[in-house]
Amino acid sequence: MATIEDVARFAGLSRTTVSRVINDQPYVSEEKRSRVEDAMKALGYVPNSSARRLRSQKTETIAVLLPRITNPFFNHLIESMEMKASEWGYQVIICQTHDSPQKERDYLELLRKKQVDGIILTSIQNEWEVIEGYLQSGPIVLCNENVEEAQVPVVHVDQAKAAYEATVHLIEQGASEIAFLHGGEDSYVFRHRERGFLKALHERRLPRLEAEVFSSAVDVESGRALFHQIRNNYPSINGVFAGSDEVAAGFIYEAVQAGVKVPEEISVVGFDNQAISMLMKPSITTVEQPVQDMGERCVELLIHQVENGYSLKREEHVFKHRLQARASTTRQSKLVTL
Amino acid sequence: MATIEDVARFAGLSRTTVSRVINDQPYVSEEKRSRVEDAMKALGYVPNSSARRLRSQKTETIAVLLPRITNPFFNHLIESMEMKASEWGYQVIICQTHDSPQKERDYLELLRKKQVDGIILTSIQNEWEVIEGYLQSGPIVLCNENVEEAQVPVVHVDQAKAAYEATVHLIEQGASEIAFLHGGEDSYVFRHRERGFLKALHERRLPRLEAEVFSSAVDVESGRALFHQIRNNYPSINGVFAGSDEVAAGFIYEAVQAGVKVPEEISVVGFDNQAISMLMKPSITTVEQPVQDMGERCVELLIHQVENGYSLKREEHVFKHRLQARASTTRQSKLVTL
DNA sequence: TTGTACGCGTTATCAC
DNA sequence: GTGATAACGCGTACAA
Repeated sequence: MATIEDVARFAGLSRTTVSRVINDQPYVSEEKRSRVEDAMKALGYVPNSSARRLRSQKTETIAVLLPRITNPFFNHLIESMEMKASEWGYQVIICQTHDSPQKERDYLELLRKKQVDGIILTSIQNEWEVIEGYLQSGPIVLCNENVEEAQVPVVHVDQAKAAYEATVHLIEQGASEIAFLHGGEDSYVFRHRERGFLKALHERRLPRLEAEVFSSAVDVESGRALFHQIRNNYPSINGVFAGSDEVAAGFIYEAVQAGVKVPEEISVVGFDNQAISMLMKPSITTVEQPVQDMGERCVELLIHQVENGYSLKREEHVFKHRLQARASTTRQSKLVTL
Repeated sequence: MATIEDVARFAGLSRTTVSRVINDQPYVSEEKRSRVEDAMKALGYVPNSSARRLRSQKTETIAVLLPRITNPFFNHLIESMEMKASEWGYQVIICQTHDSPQKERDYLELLRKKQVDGIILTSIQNEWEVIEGYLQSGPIVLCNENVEEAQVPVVHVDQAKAAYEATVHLIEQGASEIAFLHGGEDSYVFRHRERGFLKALHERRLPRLEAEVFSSAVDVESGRALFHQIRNNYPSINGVFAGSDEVAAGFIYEAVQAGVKVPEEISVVGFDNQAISMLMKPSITTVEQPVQDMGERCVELLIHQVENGYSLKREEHVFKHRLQARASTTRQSKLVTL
């Protein structure tokens, strides 16, 4: 591969001049400029990214940590992040943790190794203390997960409020005993949603049963399994607040299969307003988040910090969610389909 | 940030010795080794990735080009690729082309800039000639798209055979006029599937109508739109071979909505065996590809070339697909649900 | 307007 | 066993 040195020799000029042309800086005569350009073309010269990185101490690359890319919420997030990053000339490295604290730490190391300029965290597997340590190596933006003590930009919807509204909606549609399905106790999303869920129960004077909270609800399969678990062990449950549309879809699938009527016998709310929630029969009531806007904002915030420096201060960006009522909860079937 | 120089000074040794410890090479006495390790710990030293890259001329990073990450087929592919790459200590840069030839070329430039060691192409927007040029900068593996003249490893299922089988299945289930929905004429996947589709029509002595081929079928929305287009303009069509489960799902959703019976009045086959195909009512007959195996194989092939050198020779890796019959085609409703 | 010379942080080659 | 020293390819004070 041709180096800047080769180009300089070929053009009969110095490396400096070539460098000036590459980064189109002033103080190069038109004549030499085109001589350099010809030389570059002739040799098929392309600046070496590694050398540039070393020299500039910047990588123009960011890493996005997430549990798994197959989850629609996360891949929609990534789609918009990649597009926004690309606008700014940044690359995106995708880091699946599969819920492993170790993998999360491994990927955070990218920041210390200076392999990326910054990191977007969309899920958190380690104590915040641990993550905080990496902040001295570069900026971090929190997306979706809202850690109260985090001194960084935080982008999310009001999960507690969303869960509260979803639960109230279930109650208003006639549910009296409601199950709360979620992915895992150590997630901040869970903590906030649980707060809203319990607030709704409390306000409406519904009893809180320990049995009502079910974890490891992450995908269609777990949704299916949870239907049977609930039906067999807690037959009186007649409402379900699922952590995602996939879980809700799996749950409803098995309900229909078993001849249990949704929403008449059990009503279900999902989360994220993914395609599946509209396509299912019955269609699924769900909470919509402005995923695209959130993804773009995260990237903008991160790149801003990369390019203009960052300080350890909290900065909340709360986006608006919206409850989309559909057939899985609306017992009187007067419903305009979206 | 501490550099290797700092560590050396702190330990009272030379850079060389420190470097030896880092890359655990022999010829370092135990005593100095631990002195170095202590120094590294004390200073919180981490080797700088950019410097390593420049020195070693390797990045341990690969790029995966795809249309959009929100398409389930591609995000499942990426999931397995990322995991396999991670096993080998490689990072994955995600590159969405959104079907733009320009973006594709921009991302291929990563190879010339030496920002990645190799590239996996899962869709192709430029002439092969163009892409071929990048092969002198690093290895490329083709996934899903099978370009006959490509002198690189190629990983795919037999799309022609799959389309043939799907079409024959539609015919055997009673369809006599079949629409073929696809994403775009310039895709190699399309060319192969069309070949299989036409072969089936020909063998079964069905007429081929120009009107039967519909493009721009890429997602749920286009599936919905195509239902109306077909229903209004080609009411005699009673079978549909859709390019993906999302398209099939959108199509079926509108059919059910309009009171058109699936499969009695029109039968539908999807592609990829995504979750949605099982969840829909009726469930969707589809073609399953071993996505995970294919993704892993691609990464292995690419990394092998990165580490052991590559030559411009074709190498086919054909994976087995499988037709999964479900309710959207099976007119006699004797069907074991999966 | 152009060129010289140094340094970014590592690793490999050689001499000791 | 250990340590100078020279690359890797680039950008940029500084000098001219």
